[in-house]
Amino acid sequence: MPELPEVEITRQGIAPHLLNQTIENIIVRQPNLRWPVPIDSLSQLVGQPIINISRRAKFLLLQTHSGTLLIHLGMSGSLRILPTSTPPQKHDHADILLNNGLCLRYRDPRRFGAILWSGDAIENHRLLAHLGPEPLTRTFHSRYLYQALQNKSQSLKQCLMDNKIVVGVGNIYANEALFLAKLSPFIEGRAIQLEDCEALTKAIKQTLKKAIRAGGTSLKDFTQADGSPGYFRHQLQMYGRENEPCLRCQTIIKKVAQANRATYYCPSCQKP
DNA sequence: CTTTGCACCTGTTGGC
DNA sequence: TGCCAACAGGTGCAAA
Repeated sequence: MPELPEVEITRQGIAPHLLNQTIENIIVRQPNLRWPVPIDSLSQLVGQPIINISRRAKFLLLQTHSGTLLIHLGMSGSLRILPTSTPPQKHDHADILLNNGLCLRYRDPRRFGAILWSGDAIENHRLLAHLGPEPLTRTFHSRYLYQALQNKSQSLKQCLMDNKIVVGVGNIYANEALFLAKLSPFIEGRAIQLEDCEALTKAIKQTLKKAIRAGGTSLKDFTQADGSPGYFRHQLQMYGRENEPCLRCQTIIKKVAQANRATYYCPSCQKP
């Protein structure tokens, strides 16, 4: 579910309610997420103020003086800010209670997400240490991408979804960005030209920024921190539009499976 | 080292 | 109406 825009929207939504608030308690109802929630480690958070709320790739990072809480939303996760008294519902697996009467509530029906703890420098955490650049920074540019794709035999779409090449681009936005850049999802990474990388980096940045501006894409599970949906779903050009006309040339959009993920493309605009 | 395909889990949808 | 297979926004990991 949540790709970079949805995680960033979540970060922006929760940050004002968390910043400089003290954690009063942590309640874990279901510790079996992707990895076991380290309940013992989390107890040291109690009494600690949250001093920063940031994002790396699709991880949300809540920083305290003694370490950092990592939260990943997996496929179906969402976070909400609620009054502490709000009764939990099914799949509400954890609460972080704050001294302002609010709680940060983690919901994740499929439980592919994670809540982890790092007591050391966060950039050294095993899940973060080998990630590629953030797509919305200057370090992600056409020459970088061109170089990163040089000996890749994988398809271009798979390369875009490879965390070591660039983070945050999931299935929806990979489809959208490739269409915007008029590139085939099926060509090998190493077959790409520098000028294609120029178009592609621009397309990725533009797509992600637009999605953030719209509050993310809500298909099923995702909601913003106040419970409202994101509206980028209405701006999707390709994703979910099998057998509908391409918005650029009216050719019928095709859907195929690529590495067990749905790929939507225009056979005319995105020729190999 | 790179690439591939699976596993993890629940809920929804569509065809019969 | 009911049942069952297919599919869904991610990604680490074992195996090839």
